[in-house]
Amino acid sequence: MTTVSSMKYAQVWVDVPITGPFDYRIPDDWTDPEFMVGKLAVVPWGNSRRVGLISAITQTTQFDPARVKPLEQLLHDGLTLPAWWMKAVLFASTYYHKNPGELGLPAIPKLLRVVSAERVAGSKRKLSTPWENASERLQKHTETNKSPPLQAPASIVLTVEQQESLTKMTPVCAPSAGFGVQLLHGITGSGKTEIYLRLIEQMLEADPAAQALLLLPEIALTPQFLALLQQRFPQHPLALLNSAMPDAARTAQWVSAYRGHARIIVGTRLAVFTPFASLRLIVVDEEHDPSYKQAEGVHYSGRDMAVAIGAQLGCPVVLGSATPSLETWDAAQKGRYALVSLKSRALAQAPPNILLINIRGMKLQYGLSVSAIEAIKRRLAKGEQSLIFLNRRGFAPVLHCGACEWLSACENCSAYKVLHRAASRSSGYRMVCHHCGVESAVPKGCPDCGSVDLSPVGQGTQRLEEGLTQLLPAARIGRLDRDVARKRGATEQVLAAAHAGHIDILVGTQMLAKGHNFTRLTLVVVVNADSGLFAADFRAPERLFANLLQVAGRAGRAGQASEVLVQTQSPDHPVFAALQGHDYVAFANQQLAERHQAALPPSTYQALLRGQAKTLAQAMHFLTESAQLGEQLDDASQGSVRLYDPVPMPMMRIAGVERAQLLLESRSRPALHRFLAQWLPLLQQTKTPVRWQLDVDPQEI
DNA sequence: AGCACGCCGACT
DNA sequence: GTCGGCGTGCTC
Repeated sequence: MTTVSSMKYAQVWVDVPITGPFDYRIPDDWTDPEFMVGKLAVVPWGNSRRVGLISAITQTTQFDPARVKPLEQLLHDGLTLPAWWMKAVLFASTYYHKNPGELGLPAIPKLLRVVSAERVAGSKRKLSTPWENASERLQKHTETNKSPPLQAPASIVLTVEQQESLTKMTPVCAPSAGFGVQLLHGITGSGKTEIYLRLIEQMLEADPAAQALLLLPEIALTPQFLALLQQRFPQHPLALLNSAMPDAARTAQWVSAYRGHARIIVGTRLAVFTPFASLRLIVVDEEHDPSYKQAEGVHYSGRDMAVAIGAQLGCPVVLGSATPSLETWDAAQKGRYALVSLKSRALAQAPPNILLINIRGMKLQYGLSVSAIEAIKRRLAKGEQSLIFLNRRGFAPVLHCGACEWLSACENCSAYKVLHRAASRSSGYRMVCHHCGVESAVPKGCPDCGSVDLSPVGQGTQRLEEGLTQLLPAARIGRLDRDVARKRGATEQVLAAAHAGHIDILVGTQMLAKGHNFTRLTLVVVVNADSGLFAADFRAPERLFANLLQVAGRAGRAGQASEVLVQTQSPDHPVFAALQGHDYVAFANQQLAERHQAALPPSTYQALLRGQAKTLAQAMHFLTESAQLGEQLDDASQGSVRLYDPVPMPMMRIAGVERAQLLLESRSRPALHRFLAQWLPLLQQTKTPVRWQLDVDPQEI
């Protein structure tokens, strides 16, 4: 038994945006300090207490020893975050320039991080903790699952191409293969999922302790994958991890993954930081999806962290997509990632025919061209389904005054309020801002000139739905967008109706583009493909191509000949030629060449400093000063890191907060990170009313 | 990030 | 006379 005299201090990760480490004295009567690393502990914090993670034991402290407080209590007997996990969090911490506590602690279920009043009061009453609960529940679960129902494995026959791909991937995903990244590039309907399942199956059979992680970009996609896995692997316990789960359930699933009970873990990006007992395979589906890069909180890429964790654990990583991100594609071209391609659809049918409709100067009905309407009518006559894709919810995107050109601007944001049909018939219409949520009545007259000549401009999904009802009174029309989805059970209801064939025409936003396969769907109409075509963001064409191909992929999953109609004012844009040819490779290579020429990612590496304040001037001032501080650092003055001029953000004002940004760029990732490591501490010292945060590898500029 | 302390406007 | 606005400072 070690005595304590030589081990005095514990360094603790705390979920705060302050540079640590935070040192605590280890009470004299505590034994075996070296086993404390990786344990959660209650620590005094200001005049309250928090739960932190012990990351190291030291003999000295940099802090004033007189002000160092003692650890209060160790938590959760039997829970120690493993060393590989701590290293992975530390890597993320240096890569994203955030405190390890900010990255690591949110990955631990909340229930395991609360300071319970009873425990702190030192009550001797034996209360069961969430940790004990989850562990107990797991034991029960294990017992009841001892004899799984025997079910014949699905007898899905692989296509020749699938078999070849699997043969190629299997050795790289073998238990002894170690770290390696493979890109599975497969067109929609080519059967990527079946390859994932086979790889997982092989790994779990080869190693009786192995766990496999399947990452998905969105919560909405997790239930269907979970159902599929349950059906295919009734003998393997599964775990589901996403941010929408109730705390107790998430704790139980997390503990199951930690104990090694769950063999397959399905989750969204936060699942990547789970302390798995024995992770041997990571699959990232739809790896290009922007949802992997967190929009709020700490910005990290679930996909990139999956690769980092694979490297850390020596475990194979499979990235799958029909339209890989250019970063991933570049890595595959250069041989850093192995490329495996599925070029044909598993169900022998031809890919849908993609037709462009030039709507420039064309008279439209509810945003639809005559040929689109005719195509819908033909499907209707044959009893087939159509999907009308419009990425704007509400009735009309803006209200316009014909007399003075007033537009329905939001008072809090640099955006227009959208005209919405209200939920209840009686209340008619409302004006809603999609950015700050503010609602108002529809003005009776123009607020500027008093004219009553106010009219809705443009199409939203509500108006399109109503228009189609007028045009095609016999058609059964369903709508799916965020407004519909808000009502409990409504999404499921619409989808079930569509699957059952009770809907002829489905109108919807991006929500409909992912995951759903409607067997009788033979027509997809993209109402307006142009939004984003000429956006300032250099990634706009990449996203447009991925979105359009994904939407197009909804058609023709049943074998019938099917069609995709894309309405655009710029049919000559190169993105459409590639789209028509279903030619991702040509598109990606052309985009990569452009990016390379323009010195944009993946040829260069970027970071973005965002500032928000009450006024744009404040935000700009902060960024200008920050840039000046940066210019004095070696990497900037020697030209290896470039600082652009601060600019207002594309959405300059949201909810009354004004925002600006400063872009940094370098050809060398190490130089960029060296610069950031010197620069950010300087920014922390500046006293400023501006809220700021750094985004490494920004996806939206 | 929270949370407390600390000085200046509209209310029971 | 108070409740409360958010500016400033601090957390090992």
